[in-house]
This record gives sequence, C-alpha cells and structure tokens, in this order.
Amino acid sequence: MTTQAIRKTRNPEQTRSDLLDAAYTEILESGFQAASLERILANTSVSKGALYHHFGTKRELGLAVIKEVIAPQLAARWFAPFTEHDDPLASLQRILEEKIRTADESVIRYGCPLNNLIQEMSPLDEEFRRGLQQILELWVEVMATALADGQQAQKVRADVAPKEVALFIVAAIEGCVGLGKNAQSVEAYQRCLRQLQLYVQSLAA
Amino acid sequence: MTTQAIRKTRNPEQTRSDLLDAAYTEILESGFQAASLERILANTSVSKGALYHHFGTKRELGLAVIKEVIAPQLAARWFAPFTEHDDPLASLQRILEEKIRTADESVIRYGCPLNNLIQEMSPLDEEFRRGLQQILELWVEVMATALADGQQAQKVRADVAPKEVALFIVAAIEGCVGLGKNAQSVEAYQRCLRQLQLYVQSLAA
DNA sequence: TTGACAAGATACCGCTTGGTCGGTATCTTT
DNA sequence: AAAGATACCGACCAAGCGGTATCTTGTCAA
Repeated sequence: MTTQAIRKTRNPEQTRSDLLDAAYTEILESGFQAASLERILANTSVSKGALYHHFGTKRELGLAVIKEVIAPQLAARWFAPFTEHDDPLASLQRILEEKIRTADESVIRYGCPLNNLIQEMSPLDEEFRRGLQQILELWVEVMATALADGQQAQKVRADVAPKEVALFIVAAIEGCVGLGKNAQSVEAYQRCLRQLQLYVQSLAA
Repeated sequence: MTTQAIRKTRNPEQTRSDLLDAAYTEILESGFQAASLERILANTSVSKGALYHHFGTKRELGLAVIKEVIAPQLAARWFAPFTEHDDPLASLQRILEEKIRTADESVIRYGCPLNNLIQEMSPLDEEFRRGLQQILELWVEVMATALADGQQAQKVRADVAPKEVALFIVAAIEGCVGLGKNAQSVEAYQRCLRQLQLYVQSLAA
C-alpha cells in the first residue's frame, strides 16, 4: 500500500553516522531530555523506522552520542596535544592560547557538550553518568600524567599533586566555559581562561 | 457540579511560597524543561487553578524561582560572609573550609542550582539568562570588591586583577561542584576545593 | 448583610512526545 | 534464482505535557 523508497541506495553506516551527528547537534541545542526525535529525523531525512533499527531507544542514541561523538571530539581537542611535547605546562599554555584565540560565538552559545550533559543527566541516569565520567577520568589522567612527567623533568614544581591539580584545572576549564556561556560573552570567556593561564604558569618549577 | 474545597482556609502567600519551593525542588531534580507542573502540584496539594492564578505560565514560575529562591539562597551562602571581615582571603578560605566540611550527598547529587540552569537554559531563553547573569554578576562584584579592599589593606597581592580573579574563582567553584556531581563523590569535590584554597592562598600579599 | 473580587478547584483541550508495528525494498548467501 | 536477513518506511498509538474555561468559595470593605 505504502509508496516509499526515497533512499535509493542503502548505506547503513552513513545513516547511523548521520543520526549521531544530527542527534549531537540537537542535544547540544536543546539538552538530551528536550531533544526531539522528530526534529533529529527532520534534519537527516532519515525515517523513524530507520532510527529505531539502529538505536533501540532515545536513551541508547544519547549514550552512543557520548561515546562516539563527544568522547572523540574532546580527545582530539584537549587530550592529544599533551602527547606531543615533554613540557606539559607549555603544552597546556599552548592549548589554552589556542582556545582563547579561536574562541567564537558558537563555543560561547552552547558551551561544552560534556559539561552540559553532566549537569543535566548525571543525577538522572547512571549509565549516562558513567559514560561522561569515563571521558572526565581520561582527561584528568592524561593531564596528571603530563604533570608528573613534567616534575621528573624538573619543569613542574615538586610540591604540586598531579592528580589533584589536574582535577582542578579541568574543573576550572569547565567553569570558564560555563560563565562565558551565560554571559554570552567571548571576552568574559577569554578573561577567565587568561587567569587560568596565570595559575598554570604558577605551577612552573 | 464540581465538589471541591480541600483547602478550607486561604493563604495566598503561603500557597505562592509552597509553589516556589516545590518548583525549586522539581527543577533541581529534573531541570526546568523536564520539570512537570503536575508533579509540582502533587507535591504541594495545590490545584492547577491556584498555580495559574499566581503564575501566568511555567516560564514565569521558573523565573520567579530564580529571583526569589535561588538568588537569596546563594547570597546567603556565598556573598554574605564577605561583608563580615576585612581580610577577603581569610573570608574566602573560611567559606571554602565550611563548604568542604559540610559537603554531603545532597550537594553532590544535584549540584549547584545556578549552574544547572545556566547550562540548560541560558542559550534557550534570554530572560532566564539575564536572571542568572544578574546573580553571577553580583557574586563576582562582591568578590572583586573584597579583593580590591584587601589590596588596599595590603593583604592581597598588588598584581592581581580583582575582577578577573573573582570571575575565575567563581568559575572554579562551579567547576568543582560540577565535577563532584558527575563523580558522585564528595571526596572528589573536596579535593577540588582544596586546590582552589591553595590558589586563593597564593593571592596573599 | 451583602456585593465584589481574589483565591482556588477541576474538567477538559490540543499538541508533542517516544515508541510500535506491519509492510516493503535491497543486499547477501546459497 | 530462490531464500533469508538486513535496512528502511510511515501510519499509528497511548501518555504526558502546558494551558484554558468555567465554576465555587473564602475574605473583607462598604
């Protein structure tokens, strides 16, 4: 009875990836709970049947976005640069400098996707929380290791506790993004990160 | 036709205040968008008619929660202590110490109501954003003034920029709460605040 | 005592939501 | 080429949502 077939050729991986991308955007704009499947579908021209073929529930889709979109994105933007040099403070300063330089409307408008989901979902869904926590722990660990290495190389003060300081720096970063987001001010975000730079500088041996 | 009248005696102010309290809790637990009016009503035994007599829309209720519940609460817990002494760093250390000492499950579970609403609502509703921003600006201003006073009293390093540092400290606080919340760990929250204490200490003249 | 209005009650509405289901088209395997 | 599995389609559904309309009742000034 039903006439269908808009998608002539099949491409399940592409479909799945399209859904993840659209879901990521929708979640970034509206949060997870308020994210509308209909809107996601409208932005992908994927049918509801296809969606529910790839993901069992909205929740599964959300979890997949965390693992397959947000985690890699943050890894590329924040973790990777640490492995490049042996002076962690210089690396961190460079990362922060880059963030300050490239700060624009889009970052300030929707903030950090990780932080957004933490505030919204971590008290409501244990599996969401674990997914987000995994990213967070990796981030802290990468930074803590870098700081410890820096201590060995005599470039970081001996009295800093790598794990604690790494935790604090991550917290400060998320805080800066959050404040910038509410002020809707790229400049406030930059001023906040500048103070973080000064703090990082104070860790030097 | 309708049999009614559960509330024998009237008390409009009490009703309003009950609604604000219940809405505050519901928003804290579910976020604003996912907050259910029906659930708020169920927790107050107030009727829908009464709710819509006091508040025109759900949105108005949310804005009232920000102005009449969250703002005073934060003022009492974070701003007020500053006015008590002339050494801002000591005041801040004392506040942080207090937060570390009294940190418990409930703080860690739902996080900071201000930060929650910022992440969720500030990109979606300009009036929400302004309401939240007002609280934020007051907070930063109180702290910046205290720092500037501290500089006059030679208790704060002369090279710190009061406004910028105040902004950073607020960001760091929100960040610490956020991380503790996702880790669901009072201890992580405390460790994070301890590093903030060390930072604050480093501002001393 | 009464009239007017504020406060509160409840049934109802349109709409969106996440999710289901029977069916079809394409791809892979044999 | 037949068969079976995978990918996809879209109409449909119950439930919950915020909001409205119409009503009753408590309060208090005149």
